[in-house]
Amino acid sequence: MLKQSPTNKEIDHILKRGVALVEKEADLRRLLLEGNKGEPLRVKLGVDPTHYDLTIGHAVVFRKLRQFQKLGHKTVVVIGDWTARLGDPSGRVEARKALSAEQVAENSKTYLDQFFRIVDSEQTEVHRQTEWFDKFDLGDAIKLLGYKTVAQMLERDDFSKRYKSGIEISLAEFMYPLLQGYDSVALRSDVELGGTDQTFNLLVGRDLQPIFGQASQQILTMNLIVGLDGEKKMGKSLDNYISMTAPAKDMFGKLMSLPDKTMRTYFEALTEIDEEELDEFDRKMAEGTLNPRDVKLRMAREIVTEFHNAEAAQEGQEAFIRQFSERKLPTDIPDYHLAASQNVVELIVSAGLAASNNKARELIKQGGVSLFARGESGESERITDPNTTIEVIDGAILKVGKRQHIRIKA
RNA sequence: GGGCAGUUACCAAAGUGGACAAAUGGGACUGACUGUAAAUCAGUUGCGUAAGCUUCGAAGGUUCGAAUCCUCCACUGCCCA
Repeated sequence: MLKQSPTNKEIDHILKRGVALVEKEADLRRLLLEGNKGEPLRVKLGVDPTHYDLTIGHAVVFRKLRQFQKLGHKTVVVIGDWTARLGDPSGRVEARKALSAEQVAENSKTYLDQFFRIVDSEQTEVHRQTEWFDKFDLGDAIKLLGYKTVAQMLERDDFSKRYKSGIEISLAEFMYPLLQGYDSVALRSDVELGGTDQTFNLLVGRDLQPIFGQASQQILTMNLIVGLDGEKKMGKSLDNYISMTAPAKDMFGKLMSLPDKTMRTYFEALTEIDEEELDEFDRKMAEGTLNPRDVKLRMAREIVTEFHNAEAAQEGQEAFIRQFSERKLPTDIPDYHLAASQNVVELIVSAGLAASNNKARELIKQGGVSLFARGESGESERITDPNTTIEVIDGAILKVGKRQHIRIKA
């Protein structure tokens, strides 16, 4: 049900918060006020069925969809089961294998399970590209290609970069934006969301719709959050991500390890804290009356609350302070059953704390391994000799590196 | 279709017959410092306790000896048509 007359504040929130670009803001503002002839807007999101472990970066866009839903608009999800076959547009060399229908079904399910943690499934339609593209023939495909020129395709940032630096671009990849654009036609999309990396693809949808007699969709792109390195886009391939389903404690720790400069974007993308308050944080940090650490603790708490709940966030914070501020042992050390006394190096490797004997020895040499013979209450002893034998002492804790621990069990 | 260039460790990139498990930079890891960080400093980064073993796109070959030379194959880029 379309919400009657949303406030300017609500609309601004949708149009501004965490947003990189709105194509034709005035038009979108009008749509948000009036709907599409009084009907809820169809807000589209394309989904790639090859991912299953979603990151909190994906959630940035999901949260924006949720904001639309709160005004009564409809979410329209397209599972990209056709484009997934075309090869990765992010610059990987290998073309992807076609996924079987079963794989698509399975991947989509795990995707949607995570998606619906944030987005309301009641207000969501789910479609697959194969619904319309299975009916496509060569003529349709070529016709689609005819709507764009090579020069236009090369406007896309990653294409032009790759072209200039001599990295291959498969022709099939040119289909990608076109198919994705055609999805908007097939779904009669009013608005499409995506990350800034999707800008070009979303614009293609905008261009195609009038050709098929539809009004152009509005597009809204979100600032993507950077990954744990603080520089690059969060993503699985860079291994700098926080999983949406990460345990609260883990999520908290990772959030705290983010560089200070990323805080504002994270606040804007993943929390509902007012801009005014965020401005005040910035001001006070600049004048030195507020410790950035405390702001980051707040940030981590807010975000963990979004994905879990306030209680889990609080526990995450306590565990974090305990382990890293106070440098005490963590509370949830996994048990490791030790049948007989064993050499440290072997123990470290068989417990999976190092990849090889060499690596384990290296850690020992570097002073990264200590033993708490009496558990957390006792003193720790740094192990410096790789020939040390670890006795079976029930409850003893072995610390390997900064954050790996095992508790020895008889 | 023709010509030229290239393929080296997680990534980038040197190496062009022996001193190469392979320079350098990034990343990662460990320690110190710290706010949890950033910055900085020190160290490590194929496997093996070691002797040694397996690596430089693939396979063969030349050589006492090959990342380096030859043959062939695969892949990529550029130029010409």
